[in-house]
Amino acid sequence: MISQKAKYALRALVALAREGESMMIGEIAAHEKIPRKFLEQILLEMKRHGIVMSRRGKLGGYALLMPADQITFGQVLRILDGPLAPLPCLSRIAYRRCADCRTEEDCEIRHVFAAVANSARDVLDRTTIADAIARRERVAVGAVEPVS
Amino acid sequence: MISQKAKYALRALVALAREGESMMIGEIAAHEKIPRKFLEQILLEMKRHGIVMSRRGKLGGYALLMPADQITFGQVLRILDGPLAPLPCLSRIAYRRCADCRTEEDCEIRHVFAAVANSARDVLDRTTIADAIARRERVAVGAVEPVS
DNA sequence: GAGAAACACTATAAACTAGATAGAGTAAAG
DNA sequence: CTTTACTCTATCTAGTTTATAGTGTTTCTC
Repeated sequence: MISQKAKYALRALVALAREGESMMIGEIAAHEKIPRKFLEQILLEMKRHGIVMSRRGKLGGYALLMPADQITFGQVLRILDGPLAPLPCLSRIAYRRCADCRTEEDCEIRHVFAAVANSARDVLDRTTIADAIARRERVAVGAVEPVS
Repeated sequence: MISQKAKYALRALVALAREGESMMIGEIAAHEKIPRKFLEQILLEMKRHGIVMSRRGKLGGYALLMPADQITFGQVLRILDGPLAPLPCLSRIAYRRCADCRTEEDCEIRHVFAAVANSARDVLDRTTIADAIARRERVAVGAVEPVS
């Protein structure tokens, strides 16, 4: 399960991308039904990572700093929820050996989850905010086709 | 990230499948470096779900009740970690509408994560304990091929 | 430059969850 | 009838998630 935080962030980014111009936190919060003060923290974090920019004072607000077709879901999730990988020993951004794992290469569990992690990354690192807005059906061109 | 609990469960099942016959909790715990009392709870839960069986008293222990090639990773994860789906509104076993979501069909976030969920399920519901033991490389025949 | 509007920052809180640990209870073997 | 090993329930602790509160700082307008 992804966190509320990440979900809020993605929704806020979609809103900003849709709007095309600067929006005040209050506007976004109201429109997307996000607790306002919580959204402040989230947007601040996104700002620190160069995804959005802000302007203070009257006429202030937030706007995308990166173009919507360059902000991937993976990027946002990694910022707010940490590694995408289902096991620490499979994470690219925060690798940690499993304390109790004998040998990593022989770990049966690891091999299976590596496949899961790869296919998740395949979707999340290709799909951008712009994609999410533009296409309702086909997500992440060339990526895995949903099965059942 | 999957929970320790699920990881322990999968490792224990692999151990049982490898062994082929009944094993005592203490054996499994020692061999797989799993806290013994914690493993008790896990195996008990697996027993309630008909995956393993147990025998008490001297000569007691646990053994697989289902054949190893019929126990899927998805099944185990759902028992111990709950839904595989990254959003409640995408879960098959525990669907819940997102409280703050306007219309489900138009939710941009949902569409993206549906693709992720499907590809994860595609691997996890096809890969069995037997698969994990047998093949180190090719996981879940016919499933998604790892990309990068 | 005063005042108001809006973001910036830090601290705190409430609720929940993960990961274990403890201990009394029950069944089976010999 | 004692030992061994699983069964069950309760509890604990630390950490995380999801906020909320309040003060500070920037900028616009008049």
